[in-house]
Amino acid sequence: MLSKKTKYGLKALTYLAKVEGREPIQIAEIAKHENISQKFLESILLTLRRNGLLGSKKGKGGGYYLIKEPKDIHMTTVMRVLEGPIAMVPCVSLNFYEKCDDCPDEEECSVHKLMLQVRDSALDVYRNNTLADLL
Amino acid sequence: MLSKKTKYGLKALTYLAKVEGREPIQIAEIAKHENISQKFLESILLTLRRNGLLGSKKGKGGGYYLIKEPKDIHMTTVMRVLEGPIAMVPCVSLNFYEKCDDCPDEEECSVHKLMLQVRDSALDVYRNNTLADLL
DNA sequence: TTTTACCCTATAGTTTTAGTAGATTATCTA
DNA sequence: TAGATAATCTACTAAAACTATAGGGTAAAA
Repeated sequence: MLSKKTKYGLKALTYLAKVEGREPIQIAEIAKHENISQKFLESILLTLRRNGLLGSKKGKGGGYYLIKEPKDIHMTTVMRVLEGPIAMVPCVSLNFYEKCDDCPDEEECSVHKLMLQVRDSALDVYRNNTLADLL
Repeated sequence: MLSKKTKYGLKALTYLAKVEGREPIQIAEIAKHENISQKFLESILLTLRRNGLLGSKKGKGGGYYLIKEPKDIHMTTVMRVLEGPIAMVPCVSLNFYEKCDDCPDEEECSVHKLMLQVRDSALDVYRNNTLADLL
């Protein structure tokens, strides 16, 4: 299941990408427009900013804005920042690899074998989609 | 994240598929061999049986066994039984469709657009893998 | 009467999805 | 320049849902 955090984060990014210029948009506006709890969205936008996907400006006329062009924001990045590993098991994760504590031999593991394929196919989708492709 | 339920279920199915004949194998044997909590595995095997993937026999010499050939057990079925919907959001699910309560227009939704692709790619993998392919 | 699956319940732990309260910073206005 | 206002930022809390497991008893087959 996709977490609401990721869902809302994606919607917010899309909303910002649709904005004409790159002037700051307030949290409240995004929240209202996308039917998102404002406080929840606040924390989501914060992590997007901390991970270099958004810029922010405080005070009057402040808000959040994209710091890259939509076509340069890849879904691999967005998904990893919001949802975490793309792989469904750590033992097939590229960026978050971890050995299973059960499972003596990865090569022999049927779960490993299957999830490797799933990861690759998901990765393929995320690599071929930028924010611009979702507009 | 893949739940341990699914992971253990897959491992158990694989174990049963590797067995020579189709004689019943006891829960305890599978649990021990695959490093799984026996009680947890018990409930997993039960749902697999209830969903037509396994047969069982009580009493001495009892246990669980496959009721189909591994090549006839598709990963789509296994995943749906154990993990639930293959889609990451209900609004792109084939078997568990549900409308999002936010989101006025599915066609316009960026999340929908992306997750549709992810679902299709995952489905592609699951459709092309049977239990026999994982051995 | 032993051996096994079956069934029900409880529970600790974690994750998710928020809500609350206030601090901080930038801008505008008098 | 002072203060009001508008916004992000930060930290803490909490309800709800889900996950993974344990315990104990029942039913059926040999």
